[in-house]
Amino acid sequence: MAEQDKTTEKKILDAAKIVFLEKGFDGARMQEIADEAKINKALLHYYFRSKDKLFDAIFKDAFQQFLPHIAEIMMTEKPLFEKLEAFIDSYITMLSNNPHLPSFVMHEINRNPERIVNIIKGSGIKPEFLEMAIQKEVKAGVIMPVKPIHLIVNIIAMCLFPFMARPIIQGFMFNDSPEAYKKFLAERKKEVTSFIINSIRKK
Amino acid sequence: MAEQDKTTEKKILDAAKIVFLEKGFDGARMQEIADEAKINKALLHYYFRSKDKLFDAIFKDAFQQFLPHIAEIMMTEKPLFEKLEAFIDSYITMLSNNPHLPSFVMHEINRNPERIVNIIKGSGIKPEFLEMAIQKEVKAGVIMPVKPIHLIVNIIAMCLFPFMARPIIQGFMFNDSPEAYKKFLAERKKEVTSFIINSIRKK
DNA sequence: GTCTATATCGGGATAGAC
DNA sequence: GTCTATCCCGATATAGAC
Repeated sequence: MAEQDKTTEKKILDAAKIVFLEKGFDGARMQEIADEAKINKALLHYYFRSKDKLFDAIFKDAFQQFLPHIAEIMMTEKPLFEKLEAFIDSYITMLSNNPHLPSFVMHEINRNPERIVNIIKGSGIKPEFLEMAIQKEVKAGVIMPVKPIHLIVNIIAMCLFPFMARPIIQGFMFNDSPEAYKKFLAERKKEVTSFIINSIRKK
Repeated sequence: MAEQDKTTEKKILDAAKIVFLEKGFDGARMQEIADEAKINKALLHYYFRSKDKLFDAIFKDAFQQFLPHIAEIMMTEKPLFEKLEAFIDSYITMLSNNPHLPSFVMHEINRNPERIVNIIKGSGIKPEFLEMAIQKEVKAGVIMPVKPIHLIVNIIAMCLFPFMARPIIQGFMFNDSPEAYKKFLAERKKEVTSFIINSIRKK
């Protein structure tokens, strides 16, 4: 859809997402969002009554996108290691297209921790489901006995962290070379997958 | 040292650290820092000419603290797996005492990526050193052939992430129970260490 | 629905007394 | 070195014309 064909509301939401994700709520300016959307400030308030309400719309959406769709992949009938590979691949791909998502969400949930409870409650995700799926594999003897919660946190952490830490990784580890960072990201799907499988595979 | 015995400068720095780490630069208010330090706003500007300069002092300090002192531990003569255990233990302990450090640093380096280059340049840390240390262990046959950079990123990621994601982990995974979250953190040193060693140990 | 102009207020920074 | 009072700008939000 061409830029000028979008509805004004859509233009605002797209612009707000760009600015909020880069600057965070406190750093974002309504003027900058208006400029990005190529409209004027007053229109922002016509469509969304306040900065808060506009932010809520963006955050809710971003958080849903950020939440790993790990459950869906776990539901498929593939063997565990293939599920794992599929999840890591799709999650890192999504983050590559939304590189600011991790640091944005992490910052905002720390700024306002209460907010997320309501959002997640509404999403219908249940943590027990995931835990049980992993426990099942342990009992079946496919993987070593691991505490599910730690395994889940480890997987998510290794996927997210490289995006949040880009300035350090690229600027410090790779002498500020964007190409080296891109190469690193490309390798990562395979590296993370095999790192995890190596760790939990039954010996 | 009792609160009232501290020099004014120290009181300001302590207060600023608390407020900046919780709210970030954009969310922090000079008034709140003054209140926290139990002095008035004008005195802040007397000691540090601007919010920017005060922030710089805090950030530089926080970032140094945040940078894993992984190199020092690698220098010791212990076997690799013991070094690994020692590092994870000391890093998670430090973060437990500074739980806001990870999300603060991550947010601020994304808000202003250029800044960190200068800070790291001045710290004298060299990434090659770490890479070589890991390569040596690979050649010596102690561990599986792994790409050093990915291993390093994985280790740091698994240490930091639980602190940044506390609202999600505690609020969602643990039904908002601080006790369950604390227990989870306590388990984590052992879990992360064995997770890594399991993955890279020569089979 | 979209614009220009303006009200209002919060917050960083400074002046000046003590 | 520490305080009170104040300046002034920038940012959210609204009024009102078209």
